[in-house]
Amino acid sequence: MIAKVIVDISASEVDRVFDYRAIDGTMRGSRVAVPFGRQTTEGYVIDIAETTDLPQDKLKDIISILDDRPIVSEEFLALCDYMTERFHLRKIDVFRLFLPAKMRGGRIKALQKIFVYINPEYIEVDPNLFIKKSAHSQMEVFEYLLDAQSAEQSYLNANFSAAAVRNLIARGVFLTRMEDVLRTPYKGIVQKDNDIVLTEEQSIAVDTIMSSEKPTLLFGVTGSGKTEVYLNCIEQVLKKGKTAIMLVPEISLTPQVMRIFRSRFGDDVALLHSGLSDGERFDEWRRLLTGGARVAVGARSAIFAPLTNVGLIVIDEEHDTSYSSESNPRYITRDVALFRAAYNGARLVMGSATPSVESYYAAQNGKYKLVRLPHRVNKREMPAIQIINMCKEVTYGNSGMFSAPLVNALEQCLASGNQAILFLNRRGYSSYVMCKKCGYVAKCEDCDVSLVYHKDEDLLKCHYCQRRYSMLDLCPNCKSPHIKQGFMGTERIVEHVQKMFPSARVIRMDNDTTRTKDAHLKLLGEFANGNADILVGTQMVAKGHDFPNVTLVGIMDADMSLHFSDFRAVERTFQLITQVAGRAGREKKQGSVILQTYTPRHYVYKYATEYDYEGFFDKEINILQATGFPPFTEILRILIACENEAIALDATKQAIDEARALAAKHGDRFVYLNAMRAPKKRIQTKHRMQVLMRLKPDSDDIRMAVYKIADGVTAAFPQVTCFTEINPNDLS
DNA sequence: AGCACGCCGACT
DNA sequence: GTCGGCGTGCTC
Repeated sequence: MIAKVIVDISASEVDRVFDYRAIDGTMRGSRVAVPFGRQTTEGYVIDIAETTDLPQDKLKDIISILDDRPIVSEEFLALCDYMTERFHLRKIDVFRLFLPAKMRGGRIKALQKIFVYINPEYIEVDPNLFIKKSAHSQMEVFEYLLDAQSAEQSYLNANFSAAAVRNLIARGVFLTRMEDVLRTPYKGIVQKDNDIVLTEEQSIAVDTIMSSEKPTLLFGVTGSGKTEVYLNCIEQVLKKGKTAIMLVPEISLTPQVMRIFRSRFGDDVALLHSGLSDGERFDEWRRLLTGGARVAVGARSAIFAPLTNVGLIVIDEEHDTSYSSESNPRYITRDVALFRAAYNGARLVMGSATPSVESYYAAQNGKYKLVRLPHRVNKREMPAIQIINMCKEVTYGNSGMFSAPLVNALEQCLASGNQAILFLNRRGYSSYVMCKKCGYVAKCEDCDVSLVYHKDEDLLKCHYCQRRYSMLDLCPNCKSPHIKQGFMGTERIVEHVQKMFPSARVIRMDNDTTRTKDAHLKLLGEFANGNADILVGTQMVAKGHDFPNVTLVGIMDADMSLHFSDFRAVERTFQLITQVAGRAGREKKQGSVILQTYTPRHYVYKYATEYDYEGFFDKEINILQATGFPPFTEILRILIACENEAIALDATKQAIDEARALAAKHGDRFVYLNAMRAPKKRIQTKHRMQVLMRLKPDSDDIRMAVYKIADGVTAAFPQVTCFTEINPNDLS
């Protein structure tokens, strides 16, 4: 028998089938060790065949099978085919998504511990016959074990006399055996039965989701109890003996969320998130694989939970950008979810208070079933949003960052003992350093992006390659000393707040203060506990926690996300405002929101202040249609990067020439086609070029042809990295 | 990706 | 003379 194997080497040259002689027990989906060139590699058996075209002298034997069962299910073999075709990925990169990273190369295994138990021959016998009267320690541990039946040896050693344990084992009174131990996080949280009665709206939502053949879009305002709907659906699915996957944005995987799931589903839930140790991750994964847990809760990658018989997939906060991966194997989580739901005949529900325009459009067209939760459970109104025109505002001090209404509101908020959140869009001290005289902007020599000034280290840093530069005293271009830092950053906001309100306790939360693993949860936790009055932060303050004492939210620079060169910028801004606003006045207290902007008449603010999603959607969808952006087109990008600029240009030339030929054949379905430098012209010394296309919907054939073009570039120019993206979130 | 084979510069 | 630079070619 011949095994068709994909070897575990991520390079396009070897991402193809290699034939090996199967050994006993080789199956589709087995993970195997195979000889490859002069080395030994891991690989995945994707098929078993009778014959091979390969001459016998080249055919080698599989060395061994690595797990006690095929690790890739039939569903995942099919999913691999789907993903490689849909997203133009290497098979091996897709397989790597399917199992915990540290499992490859045998770097992580089941944790085994020594368990001690009493030799049955000694159980019915009077212990005084084999334990001397003087050996109190031995008797103590013997009696303990008589009661406990078995225990970890390390536990006995720690709590009793290790010498006594050793002696009893040596004499055969105690026996030992090795057992797998699960490294399960949050073990302390126990399951309790909290039967929450659903509102009528909620139970209608549950019924609709569970009976809909189509995916459901659950459009529920902030605080409408979407989570309770999900929990109920999952319970129903479990009762039918099926399994469930629930995806949430990584940032909202807070201890509270995890506690909710643990307390509802106990050991039946496996939690997958970035905070787990490799061991915990592996064990949680294995519990899903072996049926020890039937509910997988986690961020994007949890869509690959090794469950069979999936009955429900939930994508919470479906508009969140973290669902499309923007590096390495680029895939769209929703598409994977659709595949798995179809394969398993499972229900799929996507929930949001601010659905992506794309999803809402699909719901309008009947592709998705739409369910609404228009009312908040606590019946509270959403906070009023006040728009401040910063152009007209008298600014305070020389900062120009705080409008008078915001300062007044802060003052009042602090005086009444409440908390405030100041929200802004970026990280670092200022986004760039500019010469006021000649307009020179400091850029990274390797990456051609603006450098960011970090005040604490007095350094300029490149956020793309970590390269550091010393701060400029004089403009290198015109020798002027008038160097100005650009936009405000969290640090400067904090500085000014401290100046204005010296007694206020301020927490700063951005990428710099949350570098370490749980830092952001810690900071949020401190704020929630009332250990600070003002929280200053970027996007990450918008999600996750509930802060009952927050009555004021200040959006410092609402425009920032509006002016990104991204067709979804306006949509993002709407979502952001709605989300941050939802942080104000969560419980008993009414909240208010102050939004500072230099473009107060932009339509997004009109709809956002009225919490009018539908109005916003109608406006936005018309614009997208008129301008030819998704969902009315599919954006396709080929990105070409190479150290050698000339080669990058040649490769791009080949790509655009072939794309033009393709467009000539299918002109009616090409809305746009052009080649250019990528917005970030260089990253880590590589010159970056791109071919951008916009295709009419249902152009799968053209997409495939474009993928072929990219393959051609890879083959013809081995020095270049070339990859493709569908509807990229971030064109950079 | 590795790891070899293979053809040109400065060292004992 | 040879040690070693990294260019291209292959791996079932």
